[in-house]
Amino acid sequence: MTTPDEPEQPALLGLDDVSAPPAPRRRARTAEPAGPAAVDPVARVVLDLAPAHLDREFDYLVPAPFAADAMPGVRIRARFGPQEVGGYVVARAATSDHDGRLVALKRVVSSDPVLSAEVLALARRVAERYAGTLSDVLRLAVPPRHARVEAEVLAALAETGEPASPVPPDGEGWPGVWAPYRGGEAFCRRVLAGQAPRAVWTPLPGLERGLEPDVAGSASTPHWAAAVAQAVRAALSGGRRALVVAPDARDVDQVCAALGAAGVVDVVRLQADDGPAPRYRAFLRARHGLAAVVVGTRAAMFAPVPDLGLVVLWGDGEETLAEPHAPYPHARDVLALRSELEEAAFLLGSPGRTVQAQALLARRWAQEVAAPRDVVRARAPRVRALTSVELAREGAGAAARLPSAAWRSARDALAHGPVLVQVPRTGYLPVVACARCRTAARCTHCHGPLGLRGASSAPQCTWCGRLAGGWRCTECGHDRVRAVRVGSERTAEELGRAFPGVPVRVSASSAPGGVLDHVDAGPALVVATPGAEPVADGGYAAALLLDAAVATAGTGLATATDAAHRWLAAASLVRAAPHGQVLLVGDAAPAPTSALVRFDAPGLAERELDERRELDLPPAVRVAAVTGQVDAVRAVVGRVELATADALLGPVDLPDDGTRLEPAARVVVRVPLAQGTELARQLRASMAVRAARREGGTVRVQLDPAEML
DNA sequence: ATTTGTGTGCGG
DNA sequence: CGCACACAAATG
Repeated sequence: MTTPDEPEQPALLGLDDVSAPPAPRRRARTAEPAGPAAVDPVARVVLDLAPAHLDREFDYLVPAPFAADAMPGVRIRARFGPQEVGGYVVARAATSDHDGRLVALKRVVSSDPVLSAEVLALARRVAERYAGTLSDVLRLAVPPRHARVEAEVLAALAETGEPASPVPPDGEGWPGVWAPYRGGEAFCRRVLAGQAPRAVWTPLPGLERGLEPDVAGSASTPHWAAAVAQAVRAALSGGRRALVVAPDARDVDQVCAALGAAGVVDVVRLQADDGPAPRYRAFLRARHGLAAVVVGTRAAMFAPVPDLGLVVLWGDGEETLAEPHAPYPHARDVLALRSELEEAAFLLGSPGRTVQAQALLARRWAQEVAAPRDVVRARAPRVRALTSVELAREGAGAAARLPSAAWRSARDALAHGPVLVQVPRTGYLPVVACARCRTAARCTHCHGPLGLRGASSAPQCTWCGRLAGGWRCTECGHDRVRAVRVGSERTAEELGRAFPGVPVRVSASSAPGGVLDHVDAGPALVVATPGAEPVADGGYAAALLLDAAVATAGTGLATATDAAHRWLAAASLVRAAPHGQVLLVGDAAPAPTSALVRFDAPGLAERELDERRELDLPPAVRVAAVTGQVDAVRAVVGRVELATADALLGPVDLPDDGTRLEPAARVVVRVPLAQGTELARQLRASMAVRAARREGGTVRVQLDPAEML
């Protein structure tokens, strides 16, 4: 142990070679020969290193010129063996436990402490939970530095000074919007009082009116967004800040609009999609408390928000809330951990309900906030499921994609307003098959699936993009194709023919006009893919949910709740009964169908969670998937004590997805929930051994992987 | 990419 | 047995 207070310290610390000229008086950020700092000459740092066994703190010496800048949270660069790597100071200390000589920090990148103590603690917990490394999580949590933006924000900060607390908004508060919910007002009151209540909330369908009658478009504020805004107000009025995470930019827009309508102006939008400079600007503004509310997409889950009083997760069940980069954390888990660590209130809301959200209720971690049945019924549209049984009396037309009963409902509704048509897939005819024998049409070059881009275009490979002119079926030699999936653009074309004279709008990421966020109250057919449904002024007169069988055809565990989520999200944009009507067209699985018809996502989630318990499936158990080359996977799993014979599933060979070079296998380890933390710890340790020994191949560890849930 | 530690081979 | 060189491991 070194003791830098003693006189011969520089020599002991190994600085004898760099301690020649006196330290410059000005604050310096680049290394210049100097002695160590007089006070706390040791900087404890975390470095951006990939190998798992290097996932720990290292001590460096703080040269005197860096003494003031090398504070916890700042970015540094340091020599690590041969290379110079980036990292963060996490603490300053008088002494080090390290036996050897300490190397001096190379550089303090910026004196701005971008990594707050709270985010560091959160990142550590997330790394533990997901058997990942701290540096992987920090890469997700702290966006890349943008020097120009940093200068700009710090200059603004120097002028105004760091705000002590957020500005509480003026005007009316939350009671109106939250009054219909059991526990809704109580939740807001506790948020206001500085407590940390936790709620899983099922929003009422529909739009909020009369918030600010003079503001254009206020009749198209979704109720859920208005409710989120009021919960945020409660936090601000209580002197704390709030963080809202939503699945996509449109939802972020809607939250921001609702916040504006509620008089909350001090808002920062944080979206990785906005690009490096705006993202870093938003990040720094959040970090310095320059906004009362941070609203963003997935990347915002780690946003540093001082005095955090409320975290909101909107749209649980949307796949974009699962981080696709290692260690693959889900926003739901991250925000739940965050609310515990920072003693902030937690509000999860979604038109559907995931079994994971249901599990939060089941273990009494969160309280349910929902409206009584009669209130739901009064606000919900009338929902009918048009299955082939119900349509049997129509005879031959029953199997049609748009049965005449649906056509009649749409025609009647068009007299009163816009009609939403939800189709499960984007594009024109994403996948085609032989018209005679139904064999999937595949590319002759790479065997990728063929699709159609337009009415007159030749089939094209969706992988390599080659055109398959003169295609012939490999099985039967037939030369015609048929659609096996029908996309939004084809639907729009069909509808245009079915309803002459009615404008058809298409909202989908693949559509020429992209995703629309808003349509007016006039009659129109609005064809949209799930998640891309525009809000209609005053609500839709009707919604047709097409190809229902496709939506529930998947084999994934979440197929039923996902389908219910998509349908309920669309149905929530429709006027209340008797003016609004929703038709589910196609033979879908009964459970999600009934969840839609009864407007009861919680009931479906409850039953699904029961089933998962019976079958020992997540979230009733904790699973880890270890993927990679068979030998490497075996080695990693072999060092995990909890991976006993009956906890192990696999290895299973993974089908070649066309992107991997090596054939891969997957092992799943399944343990009781109570052992989840220990499983993650052992996997992490095994991966560290793997890294230290330089075992070959690549191995990926995922806890509760998205595709299994 | 350097440094430090360990192993091996060869000469004494 | 001791030294020099080679290779591997750690890397503050």
